Amino acid sequence: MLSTKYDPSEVENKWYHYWMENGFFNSKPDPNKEAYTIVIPPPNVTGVLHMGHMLNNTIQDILVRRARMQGKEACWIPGTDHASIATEAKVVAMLRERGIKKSDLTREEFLKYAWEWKEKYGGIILEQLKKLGASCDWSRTKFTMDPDYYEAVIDVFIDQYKKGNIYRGMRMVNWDPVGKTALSDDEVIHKDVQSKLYYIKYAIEGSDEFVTIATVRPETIMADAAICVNPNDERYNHLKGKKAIIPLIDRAIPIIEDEYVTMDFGTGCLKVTPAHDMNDCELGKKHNLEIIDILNEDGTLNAKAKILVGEDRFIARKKIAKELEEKNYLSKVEEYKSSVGFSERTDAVIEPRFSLQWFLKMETITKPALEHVMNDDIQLIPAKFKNTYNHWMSNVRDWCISRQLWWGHRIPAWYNEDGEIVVVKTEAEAVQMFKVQGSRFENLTQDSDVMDTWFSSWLWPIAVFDTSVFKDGNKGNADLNYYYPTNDLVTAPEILFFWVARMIIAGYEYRDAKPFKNVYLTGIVRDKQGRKMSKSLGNSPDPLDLIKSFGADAVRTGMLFSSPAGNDLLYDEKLIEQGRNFTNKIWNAFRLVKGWIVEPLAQPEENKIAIEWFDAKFNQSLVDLEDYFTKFRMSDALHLVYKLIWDDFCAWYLEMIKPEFGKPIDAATYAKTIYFFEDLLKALHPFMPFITEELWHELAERKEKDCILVARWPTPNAFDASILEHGSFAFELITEIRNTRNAKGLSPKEALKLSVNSSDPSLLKSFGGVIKKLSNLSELSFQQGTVPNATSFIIRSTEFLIPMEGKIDAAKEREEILKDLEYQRGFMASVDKKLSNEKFVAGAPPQVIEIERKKKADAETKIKALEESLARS
RNA sequence: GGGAGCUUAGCUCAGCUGGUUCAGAGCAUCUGCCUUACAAGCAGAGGGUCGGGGGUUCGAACCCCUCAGCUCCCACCA
Repeated sequence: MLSTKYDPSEVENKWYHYWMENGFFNSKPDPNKEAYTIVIPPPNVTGVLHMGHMLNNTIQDILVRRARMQGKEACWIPGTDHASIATEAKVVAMLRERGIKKSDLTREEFLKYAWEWKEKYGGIILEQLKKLGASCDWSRTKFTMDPDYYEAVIDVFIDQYKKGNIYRGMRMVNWDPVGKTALSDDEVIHKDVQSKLYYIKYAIEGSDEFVTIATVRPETIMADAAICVNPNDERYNHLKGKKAIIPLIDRAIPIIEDEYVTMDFGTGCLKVTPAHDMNDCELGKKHNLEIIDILNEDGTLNAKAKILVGEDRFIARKKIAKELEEKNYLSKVEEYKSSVGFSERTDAVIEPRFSLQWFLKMETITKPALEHVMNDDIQLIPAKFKNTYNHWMSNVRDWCISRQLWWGHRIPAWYNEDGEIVVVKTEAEAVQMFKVQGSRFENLTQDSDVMDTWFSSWLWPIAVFDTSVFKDGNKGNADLNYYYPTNDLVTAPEILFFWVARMIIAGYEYRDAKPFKNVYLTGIVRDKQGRKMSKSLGNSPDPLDLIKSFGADAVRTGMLFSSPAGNDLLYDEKLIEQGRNFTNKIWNAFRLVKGWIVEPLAQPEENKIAIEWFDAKFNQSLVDLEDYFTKFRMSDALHLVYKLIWDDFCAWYLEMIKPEFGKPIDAATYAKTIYFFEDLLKALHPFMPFITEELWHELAERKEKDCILVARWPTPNAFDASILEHGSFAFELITEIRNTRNAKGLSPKEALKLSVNSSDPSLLKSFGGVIKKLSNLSELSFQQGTVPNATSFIIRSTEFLIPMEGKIDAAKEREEILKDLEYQRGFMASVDKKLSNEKFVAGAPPQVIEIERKKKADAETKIKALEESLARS
């Protein structure tokens, strides 16, 4: 005896193994089939699965499974990203716990630890994806630091260098004092922070006057190179050309003029600190000011600061403020809200820092990438992201690609003792190059920096297939030519610029073709209160726990019940429960059908009509389903299948054909029902792969390898839409009868008689039997005129009467009729008003007027019927 | 500071080019049912001036203006 509850745990393991053993997920180029390809957004190699991954990968799996069933050569490439800064930070933390400091290790020693860590934890996230049911081609799993991938990244660096797109230079960069590395602009997150604006007095050299500036960073006054005022600011005419003395360290700096200074902000005087502020740096360049860098790479003050050497910048800020106050240099302090940059990875406050870095010129390389998104060669879903993309691509600055880290692709630049540079792959080649140039070639050193993570992952859609294609003249292997461009990319909008845009750039640069056709941007998974899920808040459930208690099918559908593209998803366990309940519903529908005794009986009329109706319903739904899929409306697609199964199949169809307890069902109906069930399972398979596979095998004997995941995707057939119309009329009637029962407190077990106030028995088409069965009628008759002691209702201009024979309160009944009558008369008046409006009749299209006329006619019928029943009550 | 978007039932959201798919879905709520597929269920029901105000139109959730609130992205005003 099968349990009334569906238990996913065994089923899910069983089928995932079966699929794997039979190589169903593996793909190879097949010229007779259309390729359908998705590359996974490679998760951080040390990451663990979170709810965002769940959503994201569920959507990818749905797309891939559907394509596979459509007979396409479906290929979903999995893999992981080395995530240089994030992983390095984790390894450093791990070492610290073991009492090892990174600074005590050589690069080689550190990398050995890092690789050990990667080998140990690097596969976890992929194993977790398997629990979700992800149908990736695991034989193609790729890692951005696989030896061949590593080499590809180096090749690209060298290639871009040769093309003159990569250069090295002293620039202001975003410095992460915790990660001790430069960051790209995109890795900096600006947040509004409540801080203080300090008004500091600088003495004017050779006078007892002072000039007051406002700053949020008093700890940088020791790095000041000038005071700047606006040349148009007459308040400061007397100061122009003079010098000011920096308090506490008594260094004199010039007072310069520049229109950059806003006169009405602060005091109209600006301290210029070229080493520690992006704008000041520009100003410094313009006015040829000295750059005095008073900070160490970890954010502590260095010897050039002269005072508070070794103190952290934020402690120094407080101490200096205090000292300024004590010595009377601080005129006031205001509360001030300012925007502060934070490191995306370490959350440290970013320090603008002047340093030597490698850059990739973005101006020309981004052109095709912008153009092909704007003209929809590549589609962003939802399309609103086009604007954002356009804005970013049109204003992008050169990309700082060097990082002062060890974990990553090391920059292939070699320096000789004279500081000359060559960019080649190996030291041997470097020696050769220097020799050819006639330069010194002894004691070469390699640049110690690695590249930005995104400088490797931007090659992902190409490099997962072919890592040698970045070398000159290589046309690409068979895989690359077959699978590229890939079809859909599913990822979070957060990395639209980090990653998506750059893949597009690389695609045109190295393949002269887009990397994918569609980019589906999922929302962010948040908790019920709308807060982002995070470890520190502890509001993120462990996806594996959810899978364990609800099953992967339930979690997948739960995630998808409410997740429109581009909108955030407010996670609620209720949704997962709903998914679980759905699996249970399907399971019980299966139990019902499975329990039937089948005999070669004559097919009852109501079964015939039920089959005809469901067939039409199913085909109509498939049309809509296709439409949803092409528009990437995944939630809608799921809802449609959900309702098709729950409401149309279970609540209507199965109830229509269900034999009385213990009685057999006719073989023809049974066969057709199994067929419907199979089709429904197919349509559901991409969403719920496991239960559908299980029931596929339970519904019928299957040959070896006859699995639903490779079954033919159902396509809509022609159908007679009129039956749906008749069906919905019948269902409306059934609902109304049940409602009447409910309202009058009659038991469902008590059979009722229904009289249709019409002489036309074809009114209900062939649904008569169905109506009797589903609303428990002992009699269904057609006769014009009244029925004594009956309660009545009107559906689509026809009156239906149920004799009550004293079962109900006549006075109450009368009251209800009066109420209804009043409403109908009001309604009629409003329609009348509309129809007598000449402008409406003249302006509105004929079909709209026709509708209004029909409304009026219906209302008239109803009023008449109501009046009649009032008269006889 | 610039840009994008949102505001529809208690909650989460659908509503494509203004008029029959126009006020919807799911969840929650209420009522009645342990009816031999399923109480993780069945059968019903209630609930919204479509953020406020104004306008265009015969007709507005939808178009325009305006006000308010929220969210996100981008941006170096100390």
